[in-house]
Amino acid sequence: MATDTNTLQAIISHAKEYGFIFPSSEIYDGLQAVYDYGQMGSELKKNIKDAWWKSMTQLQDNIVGIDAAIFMHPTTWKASGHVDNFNDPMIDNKDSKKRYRVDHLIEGHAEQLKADGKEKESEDLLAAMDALIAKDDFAGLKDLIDSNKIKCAISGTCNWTDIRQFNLMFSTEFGSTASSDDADNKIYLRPETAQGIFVNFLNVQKTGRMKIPFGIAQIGKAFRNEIVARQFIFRMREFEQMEMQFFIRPGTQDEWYEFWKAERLKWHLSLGLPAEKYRYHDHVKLAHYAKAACDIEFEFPIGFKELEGIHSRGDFDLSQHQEYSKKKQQYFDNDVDPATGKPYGNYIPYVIETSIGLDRMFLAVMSNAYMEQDLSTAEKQDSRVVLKFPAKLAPIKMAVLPLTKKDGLPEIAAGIINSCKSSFRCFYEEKDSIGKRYRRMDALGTPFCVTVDHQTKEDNTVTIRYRDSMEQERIPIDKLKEVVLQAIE
RNA sequence: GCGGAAGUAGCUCACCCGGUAGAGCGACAGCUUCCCAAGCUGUAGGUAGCGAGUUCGAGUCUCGUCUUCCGCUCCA
Repeated sequence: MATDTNTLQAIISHAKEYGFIFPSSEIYDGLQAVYDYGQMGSELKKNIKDAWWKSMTQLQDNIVGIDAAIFMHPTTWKASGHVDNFNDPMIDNKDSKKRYRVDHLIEGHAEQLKADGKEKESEDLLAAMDALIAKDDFAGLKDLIDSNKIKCAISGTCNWTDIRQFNLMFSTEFGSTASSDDADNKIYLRPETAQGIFVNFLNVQKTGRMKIPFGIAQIGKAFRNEIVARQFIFRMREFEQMEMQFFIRPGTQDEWYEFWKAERLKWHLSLGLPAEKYRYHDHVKLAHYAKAACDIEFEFPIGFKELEGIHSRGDFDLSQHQEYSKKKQQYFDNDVDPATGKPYGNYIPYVIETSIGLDRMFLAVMSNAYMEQDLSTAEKQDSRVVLKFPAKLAPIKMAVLPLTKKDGLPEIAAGIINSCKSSFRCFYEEKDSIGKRYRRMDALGTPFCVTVDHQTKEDNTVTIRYRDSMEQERIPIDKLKEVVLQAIE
């Protein structure tokens, strides 16, 4: 029996062997926690994206999409809280190997001083710390720790490393010439796509004449330095999010929060993923922007892990942007409030966010689809690896296989492909025995294999073989497109 | 970041006490094949992660370095 870890290992190997996912820059020994999607993976990923986009925009009456730039004005990240909340200086004790956030370490010591009745010293210490943190003076902070003889609670020693900063966000140079002041040119790669939606809230609302409640959806890359970058594409430095911010009237947040919680789970189940692999996980400890938050967790080979988050963000983001930009982020609501008989008037909308990691969704689909099957009979040992993707998501929808590569069979197969390839992705293969070709298609997750044989020449019928059951039936060539299209609808 | 393990062909691995690299699968080109992998022939593919040391000689021993995996730690 394979352990969970082995299963993830098997999926990683399979993903590489069949062109789904390659480690980034592999010929240079790779780049930690960065991966490339290959010829099969990019198709699967695109199909997941399309399914999400369609369900969140086209099938909704009041949600539109945008595609905001990855680069954003630096003040965006001050407003969002990313600059202050996720740039914590850290320090390690060399003896206990324990890592601390510097502010936590000093605050702990200050509390101790206070408990010992040395209130003045405690306050001085905190004031000194705040001043140094504000200046990013790490050497000064280190001196502060040393001069106060702050000890590690575990080792009891003062044997500290230098202070290092944990940078959540990647920064880069903006503009083609160096400035005399580097800070002027520093710009971040967005750590989440949500802010691209918030800063465009009024643009979309006004130009699209959107009425609350309405949503803005976006798919795009985001970048984060991870402290522990492992677990394959579950945690990557460059990743892709599919987010939707739903703008609502204050006071209605609870019902909309529940609505989107339910609605998003429905989407997952509509793709044919099993309900027992899903569960909700409500957050007890909330992030700085959240009023309520839950995760939709999926049972990956590494256990139940966050796949999607539903957050009730209140008016935090728009209020912050209003404050930092000095531009009103308000909506005028003409609807009549039954309680007062007057319009609701001007307000900053509340927001419910749904945010799913595209790469995590990819891994969820992949790990759910991956199966090693034992097909042995009394006479013969046999097995296959099959990816049971929902047909809608499969990279290749239909393979067309001439039983032999002569007698005009390849020509008939080519004709079938030509008539179908504008509707869905087809694949042609004439090499090797038919059984081998079926198994290769199983390994890629192709739901339908069509085989052209000699009978085809007589009556224009082919066999269609179903991936999951491995059963086949004979149908007319001109029914093929319909069968496949129906399955991927 | 710490501890442990491992890096040889696309993949899985072999090479016993150091003597200038091999198998299976896979790939490719043919042959065969009328429906579920492992039939036949042939071909390609490796300066053994990288660097240094010991040695007449290093995939094999030593050190360093990089990468990966496992555990711990950290984490929005």
